[in-house]
Amino acid sequence: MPELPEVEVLVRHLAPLLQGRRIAGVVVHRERVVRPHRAHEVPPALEGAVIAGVARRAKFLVFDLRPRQPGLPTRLIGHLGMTGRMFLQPKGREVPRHAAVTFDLGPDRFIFEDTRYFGRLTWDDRCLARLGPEPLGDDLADEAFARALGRSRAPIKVRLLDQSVLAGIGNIYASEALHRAAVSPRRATCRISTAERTRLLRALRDVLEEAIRFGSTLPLDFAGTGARDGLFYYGRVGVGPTEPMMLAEDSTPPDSMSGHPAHPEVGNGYYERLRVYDRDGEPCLTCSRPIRRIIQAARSTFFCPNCQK
DNA sequence: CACCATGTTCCTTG
DNA sequence: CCAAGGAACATGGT
Repeated sequence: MPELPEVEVLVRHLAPLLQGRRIAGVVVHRERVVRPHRAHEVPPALEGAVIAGVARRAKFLVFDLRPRQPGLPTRLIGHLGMTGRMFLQPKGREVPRHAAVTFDLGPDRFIFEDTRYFGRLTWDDRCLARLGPEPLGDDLADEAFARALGRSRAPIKVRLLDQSVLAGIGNIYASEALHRAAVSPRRATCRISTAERTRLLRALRDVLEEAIRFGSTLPLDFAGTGARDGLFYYGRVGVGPTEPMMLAEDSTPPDSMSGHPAHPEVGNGYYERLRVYDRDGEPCLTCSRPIRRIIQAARSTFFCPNCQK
C-alpha cells in the first residue's frame, strides 16, 4: 500500500491504537524483512519496550520506543515495500500466511504482513539519512524544490522517484502530478522552466494532500480481509465489484456484496481520482485524447502526450 | 504460458 | 561523473 499518502493514513490510524502499548513478545517469521539484523537479535532488542508514538518520514513508519533498558533501540523503522500491511488482530486468530513479523501486545497482536517480503522492519536508521525533503513540509519552498531537482538531465518522472531528491513520491503520484502540472514525464529535469517547476510543486502537494484527505475519510481495509480489486488504491475503488472496508482493530469482515455497485455514476466519487495512472488507451479527462503508457527506468509511466509537453 | 504489479538496491554498460 | 538498462528480491492477479 505504499506511497506517502497511504503511509500517512496508516500512521494516523495506528498511532492511537499503538500508543502506550507494551511489546510483550516478537516473532520474526521472515528474516529477510528485518535485514540487516538477524532474526534472533530482534526479540531481545524489542521485548519489554513501550511504543511511545508512531510517525511518518517519507514512506517509512517510525515507531518511537521506550526500551526496557538503556542501550536498546529507541525507534523502529518500517517500510511496506510493495505489498506490506500493518494491523491489529485479536490474539487467538490465525496469523496470516504472509505475516513477516508479529508483536504480542497482550490482548491483541500487531501484524506486519507482506506477501512479497520487499518490506522492512529495522532499528538501523541509515535509511532515513539518505532521504531528501518532504514534499509536504513547510520547509520545501520553491527554491528548495529547485535545489533538490538540481541540474540533472534525467527525465523528470525518474527524478521524482528518487527518494534522495524528494522523499515519498511513488510511481502512481509521480504520473498524476506531472499530468496536473501539464509537464511531460520525458522532459529533462534541467529543462523545466521556472513556471513549470512552480506548477509541478503545486501539483505534487495537491495530489498528495488530496489523497491523504480522501484516504482519511475512506473506509479502508488495512487488514486486507475484504475482497479487493488488486490495487488497494483509492483511485480505482468503485470500479471493481467491492469496496474496501474500514477495519479498525477487529471489525467484522466485510460482506463482499455490500459494496457499491460497479457503476461509476452510482459510485462513490473515487472513480476519477486517478487521472492517468493505469489508464492506458482511455481518454484523457481534459482533452479526451488517449492516455499513453511508456516505460521509464523499467517502470510504467502514464501520461497524455497532448496535454503534457 | 505470458505479462503485469504501489519499492529499493545493486550491477553493468555506454 | 552521469544516464540508462537490467536484474534481483517473492508472490499473486489477470
